[in-house]
Amino acid sequence: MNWQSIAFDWNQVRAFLATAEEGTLSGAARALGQSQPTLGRQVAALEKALGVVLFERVGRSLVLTPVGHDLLEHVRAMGDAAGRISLVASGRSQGVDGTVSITASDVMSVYMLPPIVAELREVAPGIAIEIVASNEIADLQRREADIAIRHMRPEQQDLIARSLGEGSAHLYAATAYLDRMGRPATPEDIARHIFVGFEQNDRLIEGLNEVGIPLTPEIIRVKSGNGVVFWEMVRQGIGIGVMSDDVAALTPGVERVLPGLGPIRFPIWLTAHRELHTSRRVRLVFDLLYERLRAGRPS
Amino acid sequence: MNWQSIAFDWNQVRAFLATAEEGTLSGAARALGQSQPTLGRQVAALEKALGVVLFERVGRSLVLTPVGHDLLEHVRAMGDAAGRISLVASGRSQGVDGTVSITASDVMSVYMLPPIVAELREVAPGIAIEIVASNEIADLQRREADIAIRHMRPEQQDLIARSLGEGSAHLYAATAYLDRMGRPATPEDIARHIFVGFEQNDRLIEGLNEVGIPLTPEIIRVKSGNGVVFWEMVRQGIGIGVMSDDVAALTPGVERVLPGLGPIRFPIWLTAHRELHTSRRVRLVFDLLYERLRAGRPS
DNA sequence: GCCAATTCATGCATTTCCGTATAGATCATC
DNA sequence: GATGATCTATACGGAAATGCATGAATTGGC
Repeated sequence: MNWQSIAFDWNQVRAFLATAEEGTLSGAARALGQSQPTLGRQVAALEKALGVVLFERVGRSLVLTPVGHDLLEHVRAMGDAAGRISLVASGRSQGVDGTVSITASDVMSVYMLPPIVAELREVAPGIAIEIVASNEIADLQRREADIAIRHMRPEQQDLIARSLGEGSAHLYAATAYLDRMGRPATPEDIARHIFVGFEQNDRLIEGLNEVGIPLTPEIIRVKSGNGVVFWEMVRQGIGIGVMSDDVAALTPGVERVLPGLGPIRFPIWLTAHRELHTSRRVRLVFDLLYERLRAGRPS
Repeated sequence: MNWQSIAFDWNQVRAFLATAEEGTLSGAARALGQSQPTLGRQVAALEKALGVVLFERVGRSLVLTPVGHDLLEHVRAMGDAAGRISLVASGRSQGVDGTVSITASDVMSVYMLPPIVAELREVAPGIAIEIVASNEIADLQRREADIAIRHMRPEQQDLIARSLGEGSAHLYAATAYLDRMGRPATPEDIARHIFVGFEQNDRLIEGLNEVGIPLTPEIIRVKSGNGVVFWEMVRQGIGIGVMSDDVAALTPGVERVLPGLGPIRFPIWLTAHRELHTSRRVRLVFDLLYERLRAGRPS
């Protein structure tokens, strides 16, 4: 290992990373919980230490130089590694052992959570995870779960809620079904198709009406209260159904119906007890869920 | 970006990295050019900040805990990223522009240097590279090249020489040749095979004799002073030849003859002027050559 | 079993770095 | 064009980290 080459101040790299990501020294200072003069000095010192100019001081804001842009890639890698260090250390830290229960819809439990749980198992082997897969909204107050993933903002004031942005859904059907029954070209064509329903998707039907699909609950001939069963019926070509794009993207053999139709948007919220939020164990799971479910989603 | 999670002291991570790699705090201090108490305090502070125990203090040395071992992987990634930052910054730094000439054997110039030169072009676009591919030993004193890759330690005292460890060579032949002529099972079988010679490989013949192959210069019927021509003849099945394992590994269609036979070892040295070693431009190329040619090689 | 060589831990003086306060500069808005 | 908001750069006092010197403990060799 060439120790001489990495003998510069690594904290100055973090200062550069935050400044480049946030756009301003002041913003970086707010993000890192430091002062603006400190960040400015650290970035200047890094420029001096590396012998390159990272930012062009134009007006009141900073613009990355080409060199700064090329360096940013590796600086991000350094920051990512720092994040993993923090994550693994948190998971192995003393006193996090115990059980964390997560409640989510059956669909999300089946299609979205497993890889996150796998990562959690690696990061924090001492934490046991219980998944409560249910479409009933569990009562966090009564400790039916520690963390809930819901599609509405909780009303109770003593719950901590953090928005995961908005999910999007479209109409989907199996390619085999569409090959057989024809692909609807206009919203009106939908009426002569078979719809697979999900018991609690009144709100989704409202959403469909909003985006211009004249759908009534009566048109649904096949339905299930279990979202996985519902989706399996769609996948096997029984009819058209509404599904979140995230899950649909994971399912081969299905395609969008009326792709031009605007998406049905729904909020996603991560919820936990306020007091539990001070538990390092729950905090760790909460933060990881936030990071992984937020990925690639507008916040 | 979750700035809170990377708000710990990154320099303490470097202290941990150096300590884990070097094995002792004192060694890490020597490597980083800091004092042993500083390193000790930084590692202790990192343990406190992350809430994990990294080292078990047993006797006078430190042993990684399981947590420390798992973290080391990500810490290394952070260090690698830091190294790349340093490398790219050095390459783009002011005042490195100019030409650096490297002399090496034709074989090494053709088979080993191109990818390194490609990386150098990316890292330091301002540096022009000249490769002097020759099996004559260039005279660095007379500025025939800035950096030389040689297979012997230079005698002159005013040259900076750095060992790249030992290379290894074996007998190789094209698979097609061996299919046709049969695979020798003992060193004695060699005598009835066709040998392709390299003009300046008297030392290699000595090496072959040392490892038990009764070879005399007379047995060589086909030879060339150009190493690339020599190797191409071997590759096309004309006969058996001696080649460095590094180059042979890059050549499909050739295989080792008498695989059990111990390797022929030869030293590899990187050489530059002492005064040129203070030039940042030459220094950069020298260090990159060292790192890349040393990779996977015993130092 | 003793001695020499290393290694890690601790006190103390000094240097360096950080945060607060403030000035200077720039952009948006009316 | 004036004003307010926001950003960067600089001065200064205080806090924190660093290096040196030293002590305690362990290992290896004779």
